[in-house]
Amino acid sequence: MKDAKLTGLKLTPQRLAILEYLSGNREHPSAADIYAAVSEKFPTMSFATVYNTLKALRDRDHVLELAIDGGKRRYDPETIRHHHLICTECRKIVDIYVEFDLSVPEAERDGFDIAGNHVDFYGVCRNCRESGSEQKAASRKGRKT
Amino acid sequence: MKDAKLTGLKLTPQRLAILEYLSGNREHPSAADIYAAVSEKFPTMSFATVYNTLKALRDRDHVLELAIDGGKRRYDPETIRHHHLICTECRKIVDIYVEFDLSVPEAERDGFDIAGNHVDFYGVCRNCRESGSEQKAASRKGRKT
DNA sequence: GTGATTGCAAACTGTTTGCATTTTG
DNA sequence: CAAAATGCAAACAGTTTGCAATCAC
Repeated sequence: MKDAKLTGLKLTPQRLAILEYLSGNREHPSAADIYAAVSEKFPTMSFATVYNTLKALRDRDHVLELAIDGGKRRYDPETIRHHHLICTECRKIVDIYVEFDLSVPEAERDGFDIAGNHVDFYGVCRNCRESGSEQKAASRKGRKT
Repeated sequence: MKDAKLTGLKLTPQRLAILEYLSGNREHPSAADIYAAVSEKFPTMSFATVYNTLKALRDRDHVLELAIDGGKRRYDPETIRHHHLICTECRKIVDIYVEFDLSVPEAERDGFDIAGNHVDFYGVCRNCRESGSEQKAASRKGRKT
């Protein structure tokens, strides 16, 4: 995260704690993850503050809001271009920095003004592959996203 | 959808109505959309039945569960490989059938056993571009996913 | 000082579950 | 007839909102 874009953000201790937690964090945490971590330093922290801060950061392009995990949103402080490897067992998300040529022929654009793209790769991470993941695999059968 | 994979599914009138609604549907409806549409024919339809049916269809690879729209899941009866164009204003999702070469170098796989991938293209659809989308654009600022 | 932010609780949206009843194969 | 599905309500999970008190700039 570059501090350059933090204009207009009032840097309260709570926000600084959230920023510190996110800085360099490659776990793509959910709002609940962030709340849990930051609550240790701020026992009075509320979800409202977490969501409020995440929205402010998102609006300043300081975090990306990922819609990858079904029910909940996850947040990514890495804003330079990258793609994701997603484990279909444990939902772990790993960043990859491979570049692809993803041009869409005019004829296929359906009138869209395309601004960007993102690739999700689905698979099973080493951890889930090596440890017993059979049960989980059964319960998640068919869930690809 | 190919009927071939519908093995073991008890075809109740409710399920047939859901299947009929989904067949050829390119709107990527949410469970609520499906419920609303099918309720017209089945006033007693319940959400439990919609979710139950969607899970059964998903487990048989008859629909894809899309985690594209933040809070809610959307369903895609098109199971042959394709990618999506997503309008960041109205969340409309359009299918595209372009094929890409998306191989990930071994060194970047982080131990993952990669099974598939999917590309999301973000942009603004013609409708949102031509009609006043300024207000919506402001309220959604920064939301890319 | 003033407008933005916090924290709390309540409200909401979307999804899941338990269970008695009904239905399909 | 047995196993599975339905419908309803209640329970859940995640997110948002209203508002008085507080705080950063």
